[in-house]
Amino acid sequence: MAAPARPTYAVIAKTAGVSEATVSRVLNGDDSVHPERARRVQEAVDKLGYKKNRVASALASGRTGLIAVVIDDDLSVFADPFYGTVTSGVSRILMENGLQTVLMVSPVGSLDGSVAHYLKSGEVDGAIFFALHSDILINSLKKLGLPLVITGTPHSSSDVAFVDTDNFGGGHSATKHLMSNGAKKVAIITGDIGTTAAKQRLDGYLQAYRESGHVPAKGLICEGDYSFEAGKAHCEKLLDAHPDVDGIFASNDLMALGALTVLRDRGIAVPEQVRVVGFDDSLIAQTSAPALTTIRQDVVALGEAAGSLMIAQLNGQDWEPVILPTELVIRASA
Amino acid sequence: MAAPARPTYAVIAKTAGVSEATVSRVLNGDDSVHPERARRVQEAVDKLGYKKNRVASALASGRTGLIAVVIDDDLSVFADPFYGTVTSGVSRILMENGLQTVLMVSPVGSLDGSVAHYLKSGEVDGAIFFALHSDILINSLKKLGLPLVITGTPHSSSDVAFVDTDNFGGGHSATKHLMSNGAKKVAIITGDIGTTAAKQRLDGYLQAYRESGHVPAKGLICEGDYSFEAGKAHCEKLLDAHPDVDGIFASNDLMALGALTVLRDRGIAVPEQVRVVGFDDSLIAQTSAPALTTIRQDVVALGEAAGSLMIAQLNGQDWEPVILPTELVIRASA
DNA sequence: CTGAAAGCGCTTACAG
DNA sequence: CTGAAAGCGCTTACAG
Repeated sequence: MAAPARPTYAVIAKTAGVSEATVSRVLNGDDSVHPERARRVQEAVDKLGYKKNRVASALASGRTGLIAVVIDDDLSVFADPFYGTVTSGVSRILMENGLQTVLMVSPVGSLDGSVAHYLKSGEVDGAIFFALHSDILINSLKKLGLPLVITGTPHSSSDVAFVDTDNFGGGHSATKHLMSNGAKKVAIITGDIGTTAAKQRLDGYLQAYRESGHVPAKGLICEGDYSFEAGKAHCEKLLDAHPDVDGIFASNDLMALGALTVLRDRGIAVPEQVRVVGFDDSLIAQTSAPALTTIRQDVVALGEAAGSLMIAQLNGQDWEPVILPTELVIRASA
Repeated sequence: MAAPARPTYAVIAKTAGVSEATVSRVLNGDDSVHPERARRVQEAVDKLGYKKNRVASALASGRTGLIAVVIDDDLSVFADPFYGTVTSGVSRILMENGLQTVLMVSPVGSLDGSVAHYLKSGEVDGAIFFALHSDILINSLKKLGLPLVITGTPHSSSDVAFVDTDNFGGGHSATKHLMSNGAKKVAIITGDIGTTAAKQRLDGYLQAYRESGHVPAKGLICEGDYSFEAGKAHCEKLLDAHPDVDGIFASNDLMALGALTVLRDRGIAVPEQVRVVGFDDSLIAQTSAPALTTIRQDVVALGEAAGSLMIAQLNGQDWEPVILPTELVIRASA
């Protein structure tokens, strides 16, 4: 309905004076075609403004040109700009490679939910996962040979392609920064400890402590869940139980903001009395008062890396997991 | 490569003892098929776990089952969770209707950019636009008969389907709230005035002034651009030029936060001396100090409405533009 | 209400 | 290096 009659192979073949098979070869980069004939085909393509019909191509070749981006959660995840940003990075790389991004936001749940069925039914050439809560679907898809990329470190140690931020390094440098600025008693408010990222940030914190020759006092490790409320609640508890806390590493900016709110309410000076470091370098890190010292992760780059890993797999190239570095961004809070 | 051999019409037809045409009819809801035979087909489908091959279906029918979500901007827009949230609303509705969402994030620019070509080449059944900077592409696609939905009010008054928040009403109630709480001198920091939303919010502000029997003093209307920095800069200027300002309506929460930052730095009490209202009810409205009174817009519902308008058009049903109500959310700042 | 048949626009062994 | 031909799995007039 939409398009005015588009040219087909038949037309290109006729105007170039070759067979449709030859047109197909030229358009798919088969270099066995004689250069002169290839040139003629290319001319016809340019002249007629030909664009290949993806659907027909997909049916004949068995490749759909579609890559699913699966966010294993519900709509609410988009309250965090993280996912949208990663997705746009993925999308850009895929588009540059002639692939389309199909977005699916839905708890993946079991092995036979609708998303699982969809992915197994051959309607996409590959799938990129965010916020994956479990590896069972992954393992099942892996067996089918579907190219996969996970954003974040997988739970189990299968040989699935993944991209992640250096959470350990980030946690380490956040904690070290607090200590080297004089903080003696540094607490951590972790993210959802069911996620590998939260665990790795915690490990970085522990490593920094180890290097300092000290051990975090009991109660300095608070299990949060990445929410603003958790940041507030744990900061309250922390101040009650350990009035001499002088450093807080929150595993994301939102929880750091929660902590800042409590500190301000109690009239505790930041950074003079308590230093605070967040993680993400999201918008709120720049707009909070005081502005938040934080660990920047390059979210767009994360998406692009995921896209590139997918392309590599589709092309049968070798690939390795990608771990992106973090950067300490020093502002006013520590 | 991915899927193990899936059943086709041929298999369903054989096990049901009917022709492939009949299978097709049943699966496409053509109710001219005899109930008994339809039942047999359905049984075969269930038993074999048949799922229609979308690609083959698309090639034969000319309908791709794909809807483009086009965000006329670059990746940076995802710093604002607005787009991700709208997109997920759209995606959910489309998926419920057996359609897939193809995400394209790219400045649309001219009539023959790559996005324009893509949309014109019949690879999608429809397109939903966000953050559209101009209507020229729209008009050109409209002529091709491609079903379109715009999120936001179109610039020109073509008969394109659109969904939008009641920006006028929101601006009106924000301003009225400030006034009814005693503010006499209410300023507005507008959004990017090139967008229809910013203009409408301003109109609401002006209307509230009109109803109060007063006129906003010169300089109370500040042209911002939705950024944190604009909020800060305009608040500074405002306080310098009009020390007696006692109300500020910022056209989004981010600018309101900028204003709050300046007010705090100057030791001006909010809401005692200056009342502040934002727009969006985004995360930062809840986490700012003081918490921000703001105009909530239902972003997920906006996306769902856009999806529904698309479905209506594809089904040849009548549709009307959708304007979603806003809600005043009263917190501490006003 | 139903089926045989042509067709959607590509891709890909196969034979040369 | 190249073309004729079969085929991908559906849909849809058409004739009955």
